Formats: sequence, structure tokens, C-alpha cells
Amino acid sequence: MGVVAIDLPRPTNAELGILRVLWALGPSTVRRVHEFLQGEKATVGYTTVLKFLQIMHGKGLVERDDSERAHVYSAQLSQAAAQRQLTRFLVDNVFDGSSSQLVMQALGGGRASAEELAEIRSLLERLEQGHT
Amino acid sequence: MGVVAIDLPRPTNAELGILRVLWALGPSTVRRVHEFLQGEKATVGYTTVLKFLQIMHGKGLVERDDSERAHVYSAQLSQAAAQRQLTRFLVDNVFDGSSSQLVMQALGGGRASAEELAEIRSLLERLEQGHT
DNA sequence: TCAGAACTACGAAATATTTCGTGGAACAGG
DNA sequence: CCTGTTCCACGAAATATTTCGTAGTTCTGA
Repeated sequence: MGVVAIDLPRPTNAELGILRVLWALGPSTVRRVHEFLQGEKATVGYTTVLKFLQIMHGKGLVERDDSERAHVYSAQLSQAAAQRQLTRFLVDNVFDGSSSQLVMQALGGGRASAEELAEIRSLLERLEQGHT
Repeated sequence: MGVVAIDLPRPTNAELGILRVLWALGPSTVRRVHEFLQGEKATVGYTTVLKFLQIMHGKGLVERDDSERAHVYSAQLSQAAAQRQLTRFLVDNVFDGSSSQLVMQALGGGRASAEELAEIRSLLERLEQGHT
């Protein structure tokens, strides 16, 4: 385990949009990120993406490999870490600190497949064991 | 059921802080909201709270009863609606659309009591029924 | 070699968010 | 009635976020 874990700032909305791409593609050039975004709905300029990557690099949200002319960026804030961070935020600020309420909400959406439900059940049973 | 449900804007962080208070207290004057906030950690001016309520009223996030001199504000975006809206946002943008992943994350935090786990189990069983 | 393409850095505009001060009206009580 | 208090409206400053244009450099292919 690392000795210090400096907290990365909570990403803004647009930054999250960039991170999603890096999580999906892995380390990428600006062009690759930009093209991926075009592939979706987004109408966003190349230099806008570039600027975001630069800003996010400044904040420590992404790493940069500038050994090649086209710099390669990769997420420094991992998807798992973002999931922890933002779930925590949601629980604290919208669910009165009750993570089970969040679970009920997420489950209630009715989008989980049988396999997913089974996986959740499995975790649930492990947790109930530990609770005795 | 209402014919149209105009989407309320997603509240900003500070707005969420105000909404939390309104959810907790119910309809309140600016002063009451401000005092509640003081009671926590927040150092925030009275007119700041007032301004937020005004802005949020403009956005439709809160309702205002100005029949008395001290206007009474109440949340127009209900806590339940905010929970739905923000959980959806989180799932879509950070969990690759997988709500069960969010559930695993929330459950994994290890904050749920035995009672809460039982409640979740109950919902889980109902869902598994529906899935045949 | 030289025009065009591909990059980055930088600056800055356009918005959005957050915070508070001032001014004036309404009210309370001495 | 005065005076101090409580309130709201308004304006605006201070930041933070989002977006892109321009300039300069490096590379590529005809």
C-alpha cells in the first residue's frame, strides 16, 4: 500500500466525459479521444478535448506520456476510484448517509438481469454472514 | 398522473446543500435554513442562502410562498426525484450503465446494518420472482 | 523543398457557480 | 414616532467550468 494517497479532485461533468473515454480505450492520444467522442453524439472541437486533457493533467486526474509527439494520456483517477468517490458523495448528500437506500433505489430501477441479481445475492449472503 | 413532467435541472453542489436542509426541515424560511446550516460546519452568509433560494426558485427547484413577509421555501425537486435523477446519472456516467455494479459498490462499503441487509434481501427476492 | 497536415501551448471568451454587500421596505417595542 | 432589527431585491465580484481560436512547431508526401 502506498504511504500517501493524495486525494484527486472530484471530476466535473465534462471531465467525466473525458475520463469515460480513457477508461474505455485505455491510454490514448487526443485524437483518439476526440474521434471516440465524435462517434457518440458529442459535437466538441479537437482543441477543446486537448485543453481538457491539459487541465486534467494539471489537476492530476490524468497522466501524460509526452515522449512521442502525440502525447498519450491515461486516467490517473481510476474508474474504481471514481466509483467509490462519487458513490460516497451521492450517499452522503442525497441519501442521508444510507447506502442501503441507494441500493434500493438502484435495484428498484429494474434493470438488473438474473445473473446480476445472483451476484448481488451472493455478496449479500457474505455480508449477512459477517454480521451475525 | 400529470400530463407533462418538466425536467427540473440537476442541482449543483451548493444547491444540493440547500435542498438537503429543505428535505430535512420541510418548508422553511431563509432564516431557518441559514440557522440549520450554521448548526453544521458551514460558514455561509445569510444573503448567500437567500440568493440561492432565489436562484433555485428561478430554476424551479424550490417553491416559494410569499404570502407572509418572511417567504417560505419548499423543495420542488423532491428527495426521491433527486435520488432517481442522480443515481441515473451516476450509473450512466461512471458505472457503464450497470446499476448492479453500483449496488455492489454501495454494498461493498460495508455500512449496511443487518436490518438494511434484510430489507435489501426482501427486495431482491421479489425481483428474482419477477424474473422467473 | 515546400505546402499542407497534425500537434501542442497559450490565451481568452462565454457561461455557470458561489459568495456577499448595499439599499430600501416592513416591523417591533420603547 | 424614532431606532434598531428583519427581511427581500438587486447587483456584482470572485471563481470555476466549458469552449475554441491562433500561433508556432514538427512531420509527411509529392
